[in-house]
Amino acid sequence: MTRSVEEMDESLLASAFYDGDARLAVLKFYDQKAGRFWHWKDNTGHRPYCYTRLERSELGAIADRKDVVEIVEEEKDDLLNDGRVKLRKIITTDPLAIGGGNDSIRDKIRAWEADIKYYENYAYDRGLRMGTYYRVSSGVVIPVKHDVPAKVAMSLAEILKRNQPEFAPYLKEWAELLGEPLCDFRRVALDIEVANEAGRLPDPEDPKRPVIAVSFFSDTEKLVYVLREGKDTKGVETMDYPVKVFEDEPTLLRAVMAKIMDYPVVVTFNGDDFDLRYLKHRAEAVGIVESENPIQLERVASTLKHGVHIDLYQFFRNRSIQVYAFSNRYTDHTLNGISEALLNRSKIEFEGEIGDLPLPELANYCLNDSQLTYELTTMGGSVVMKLLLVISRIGKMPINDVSRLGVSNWIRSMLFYEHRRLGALIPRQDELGEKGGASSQAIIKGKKYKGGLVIEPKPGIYFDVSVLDFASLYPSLIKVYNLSYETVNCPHEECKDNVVPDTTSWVCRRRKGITSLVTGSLRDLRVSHYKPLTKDLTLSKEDRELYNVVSQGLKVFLNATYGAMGFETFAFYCLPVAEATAALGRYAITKTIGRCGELGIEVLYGDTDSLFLKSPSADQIATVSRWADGELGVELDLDKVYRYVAFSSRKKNYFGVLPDGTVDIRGLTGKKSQTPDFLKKIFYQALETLSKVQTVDDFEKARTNIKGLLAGMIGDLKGRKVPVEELAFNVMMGKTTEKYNGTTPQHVRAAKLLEDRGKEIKAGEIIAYVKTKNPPFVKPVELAKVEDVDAEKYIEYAHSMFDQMLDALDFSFDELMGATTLDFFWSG
DNA sequence: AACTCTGGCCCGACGG
DNA sequence: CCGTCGGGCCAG
Repeated sequence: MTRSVEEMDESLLASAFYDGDARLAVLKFYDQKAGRFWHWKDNTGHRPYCYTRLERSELGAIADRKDVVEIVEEEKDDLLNDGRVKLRKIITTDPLAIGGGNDSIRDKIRAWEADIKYYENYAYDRGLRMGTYYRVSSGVVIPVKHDVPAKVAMSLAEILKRNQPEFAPYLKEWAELLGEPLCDFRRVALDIEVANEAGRLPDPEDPKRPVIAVSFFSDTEKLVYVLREGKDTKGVETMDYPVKVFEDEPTLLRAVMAKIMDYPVVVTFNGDDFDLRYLKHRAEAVGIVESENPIQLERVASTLKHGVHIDLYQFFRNRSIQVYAFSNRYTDHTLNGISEALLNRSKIEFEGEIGDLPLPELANYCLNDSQLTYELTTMGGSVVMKLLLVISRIGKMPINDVSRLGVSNWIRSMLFYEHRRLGALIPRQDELGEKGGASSQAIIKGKKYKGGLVIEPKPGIYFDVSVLDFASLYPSLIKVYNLSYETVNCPHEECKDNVVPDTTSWVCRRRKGITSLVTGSLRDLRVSHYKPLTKDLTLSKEDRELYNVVSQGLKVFLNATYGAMGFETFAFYCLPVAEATAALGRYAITKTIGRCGELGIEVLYGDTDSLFLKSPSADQIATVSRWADGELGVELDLDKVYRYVAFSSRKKNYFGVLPDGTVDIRGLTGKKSQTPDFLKKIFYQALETLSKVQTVDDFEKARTNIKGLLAGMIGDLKGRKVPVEELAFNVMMGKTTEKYNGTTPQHVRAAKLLEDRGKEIKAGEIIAYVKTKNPPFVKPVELAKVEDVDAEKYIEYAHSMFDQMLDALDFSFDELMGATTLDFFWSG
């Protein structure tokens, strides 16, 4: 099978890879059946997994193979060495041949085929031409749809004008891609129930027990399939949704497979590890043949042959999603935990074993789970699906991968795509390693380089405090100071005096770095364009929603780009770049503090990219801001003005009250998720009092109020009036119990007690425990009674918690309670 | 195999 | 009794 090179070029998707003097590209995706190459894959652009290494000596043998269509020489930019290199591109009809065909590559290719089927189904369902959706997902240039009000958001033209010409193509392409409307996905949520084997969880690798219920929930249908197993069917017909009772399991499973096939997207919670895996293996066990089964198992993921499976557990577990997209609104990574936090809804609770539930209750329980799963994807205008799509566009990665992989993989994918577009070589790890390590000493033991600067706060209460903030500081520095793996410590002699302060690294003057261009253009679009658009009330709700999701997506990429540079397994890991970024950050904030001094502005506190200034005039703020823009090249904006701020002597610990009475709390124990609800409640009541303070004189009243509050608290604790649930500390298991060696923290001790009673404790679970008077001094909340509680320990904890707050107000817990009062309580 | 970084606070375990 | 360290959570 021979094809012309022109035809090949159009369908090339893989990329360059080189190893010593044998440099070559491998490519893929000639579809034997269809007799053509897949076009859309060029557009999504990248498939890092296809790389393979071949020595020059092997080329002869390759040329003779029948799957090899042609070997061509091609020139690529070698960014690291600032030159062009020749490499060989092998065009083959069999991608497995060159990759050596190991299992993961085979799996991957199967998965890609599933992707293609999905996109085809999707387009077919909506009556789209094939190309329509490809364009959307691919990053191909599409005109921006919306007129932008110039007053609110900077127009693309304006942004272009303010940037050097190198940024123009990037800005245009991003704007066009990100302005494209977001489509919705037809999808169904699925959940299965399997009877427990005597206290043990069902094992998806060895599915001994039958699947007793499967529920489906979508915008058009909700239904449950249940297995009769000799149970009474009473009540099943009268339920307000269809419940289908099956007499035998194979028929049930076949019906499930058929239903899965009806949808291009299936959503589960933990379907990768459990639901789909169990279904697949159970179907095999009862003799359903492979061709009837749409489920495809991979090493970590479970996928669908015809479509896309999204496992929300994997998605919500992603820390970038948790922190930047959902502002840490959930911490527990269970369906119940996330649903309670985001939907304000819970799983159904029941007593005993799931297998013993009567059919109607079993159906309700099962359907509720898929309903929660479905609603997690529809809440807030389907923000989850939209985020997946936006990240997919920015990262040039299919949504099923986006939902499972971490942010460093998204960035890798995005940067690979940019390299291919430029026709540039992607550097190898060892080449990047030659850039050198860090030259600064980290403050924290065990860290690789020195990070952000935290200013010692001036303890006390200050009225009228302005907070200035560098807008997207690290991405700005990466842009302005041209930071990239190939520009930091570049090979040119004349650049070596362009040193980054506080490091031994220098930066290239000859040309713009690729990560600087990409990150820089994304930053400008977010700060000047998309962020303002989310607040523009003249736009329709849909448009604002689009811009909001785009803005969130950009934020994730921007925030993580710097961090990824210092992450060992990141494809573009380059310590000098991460270090230079942080060093320039310290330089910027230090210089700005110096400038404030010259202008007679008192700096009360600052952390990495923010400065707290004591009653500066509007003029002074404008002066500093203008100076930063001109001198440092970074935007310094007024973020907010506090009515008053209270600092203790602790860094990263303060609270402030805004003019409207809102209280901002940073770092204080009282707001931490592990703090018992009872103490949190008291803490917030105290803050409520403080939020009403308008002037210095008001503090006296606040003090009396808080005193009463704390006396009540101690009384309640001593008098055992607080239910154990409200006294529970909630701490996450970082790993499973047996992996804690050498030390056993309290939450692990509590977790072990639960394990003794046959409960399985997984990493990521939140353990709720109370502190008790007798060994082992902790009890899981389920097992604890009010009498067990060690009230003194709680008072001690409250003591330190409130001192964080009261320190700043210049009174202490002891003082407030009065030594005698406290003595009374101690002995009482 | 793991899935962005460093700085900082607090508690409790552990070892001398 | 005290210093150090592991662990967790948070700020940015």
